Amino acid sequence: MAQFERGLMWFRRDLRIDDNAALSEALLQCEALFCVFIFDADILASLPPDDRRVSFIHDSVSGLAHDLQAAGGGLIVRHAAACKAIPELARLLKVDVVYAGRDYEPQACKRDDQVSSALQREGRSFVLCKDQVIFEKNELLNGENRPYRVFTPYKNAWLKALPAMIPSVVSALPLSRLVPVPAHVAQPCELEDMGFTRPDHPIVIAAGSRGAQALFVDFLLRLDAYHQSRDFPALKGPSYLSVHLRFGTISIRQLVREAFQSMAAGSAGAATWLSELIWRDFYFMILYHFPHVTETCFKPEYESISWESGPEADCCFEAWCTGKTGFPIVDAAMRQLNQTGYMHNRLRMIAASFLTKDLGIDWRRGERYFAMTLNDFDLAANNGGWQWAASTGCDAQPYFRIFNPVEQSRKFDAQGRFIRRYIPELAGLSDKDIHAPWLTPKKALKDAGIELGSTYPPPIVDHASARKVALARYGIIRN
DNA sequence: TGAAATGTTGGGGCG
DNA sequence: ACGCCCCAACATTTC
Repeated sequence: MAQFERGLMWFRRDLRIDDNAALSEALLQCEALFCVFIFDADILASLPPDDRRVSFIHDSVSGLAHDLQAAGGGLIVRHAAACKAIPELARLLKVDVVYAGRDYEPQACKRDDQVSSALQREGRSFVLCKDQVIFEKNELLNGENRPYRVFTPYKNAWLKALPAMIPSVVSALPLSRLVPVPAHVAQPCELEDMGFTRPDHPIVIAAGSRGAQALFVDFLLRLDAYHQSRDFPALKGPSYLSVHLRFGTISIRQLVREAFQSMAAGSAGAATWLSELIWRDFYFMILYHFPHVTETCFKPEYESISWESGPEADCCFEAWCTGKTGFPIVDAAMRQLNQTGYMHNRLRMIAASFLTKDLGIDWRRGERYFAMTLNDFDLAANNGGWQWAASTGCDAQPYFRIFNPVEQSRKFDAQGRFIRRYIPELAGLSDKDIHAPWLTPKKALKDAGIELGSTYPPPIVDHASARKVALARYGIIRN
C-alpha cells in the first residue's frame, strides 16, 4: 500500500534509474510519480559557458530522460534556482511529497533545508534518502561514539559493518507508477538555452548510465591488476569511474558489491580498489561532521602557517596552473588536467605536494583550481585530498613527509612515457634525463632540440632548498 | 600514499 | 696475513 498519492522524484547527483535509492523509495511510496532534474541557476552562474561538466550532465540527463520515457514515464527538465523551482513545481503538479538523494555539502544542505521548509509550509513532505555513500552521518562511530578521524580504523569498521548494510538483491521496481511529462510543464532545455556551448574538448568518457556501465565492464577486466598498475600514470590502471560516481550515473553500491565479492574471492586488485572507495566514504563523512574544512584546516593549529603571497607567489601559482614549473612530471600532470579535465591520482598527490611544499602556496588556491577544472570534482574528496597533501587534514601525511618530484617521476614514470605524452617538446630526451632536464648534459639537450628557458622552462625552484624552507614554514606547528 | 641524513656492515683494494 | 681505508649497500633515524 503506497503512502502517498502523488510524488515528485528530484534527481540531483543520482542520474540513473538502476539501483537508485531515492527513486526506489519514491516508487514504492507513491501511486503516481513525476520526475524532475533542475539545472540549478545558482550553481551554473559561476561556470564558464564551455564547462565540460555541464555538457556531460546535459548528456547524462538526456540519457536519463530517455530511460524514463522507455519505462513509460518522463523527465521534467528546468533551468532555474532549485530552491524556488522545486516548491513551485510541487504546487503546480499537486504532489504530496518530494524525494531526493541526500547531499552532504554544506551549501546543498542549506538549499535542502530551504526547500524542505517551503514544501512543509504547504503541507508537503520532503524525503531525503541515502544514496551517494554506503555509510552516512553517524552510521559508523568509534569506541567513544564519535566520528573516526583516522582512516585505517574507519576502514576496518566499515568492512566489518558492510555485509549487513548492502542488500545483495535489488527488488523489481513498480515502474508503471512513473508519469510522463505533462504538456503544460514541458520546457526546452538545450545547452544553448541555458547560455552554454559544447566544449571543443569534451569529456572523453561516455556520459549517462550506459556510458558508466560500459566503462565498468571494461574495468572489471583489469580489476585484478589494479593494485599493480594504479600508481603508474602512463598505464590504463584506474577505473576512470570517478566522473560517473560524481554525477551518480553509476551506483556506489553496485561498485562496492562487485569489489567486495572479488576481494572475498582473493583478488588483491579488488581489495585495493575497495580501499579507494572507502576513502571516498571517509571524506564524505568528514565533510558532514566537520564542515569547517571547506574554509579552514581540519587541524586548527595549521591555520597559523604563513603561506607565500604577493606577486612572486602569484607568478609561481600561474606557472603551476599552466604546467610551466620546469618539473616535467608536475607540468605533464597539470597539462593533462587542463587539456582533458582529468588527472591521474598519483599525479594529483605530486602536483598538490609541489604547490604546497615546494612553492609554499596555500592549499586552498590549489583546491579551487582543481574545483574549476576537474571533471570529477567533488567537494568532499577534493578537499580531503588537498588537506591530506598539505598535511593540514585529518589523518593527513605528516608535514615532514615531502615528495621529491624528480624521485616520484623516476619511480612512477620510469620510461617517461607519460611525460612525453603531455610534453612533446621533451620527447627527445633519454629515459634517464627526461625527469630533470636541468641536470642533463648540454650536448644531450642540444641533440634533443631543447633550450632551457626558451623551449622548456628551467626549474622554478631548487627542490632541496624548497624542502628546507617548507620544513621551517611548517616548523611553527611544533612550538 | 617519502625522502634525506645518519649509522652500520662487510667486501675489496692496497701498502 | 694483517690493518687500514674506502665506499657501496643496507638499516635506522630524523624531518
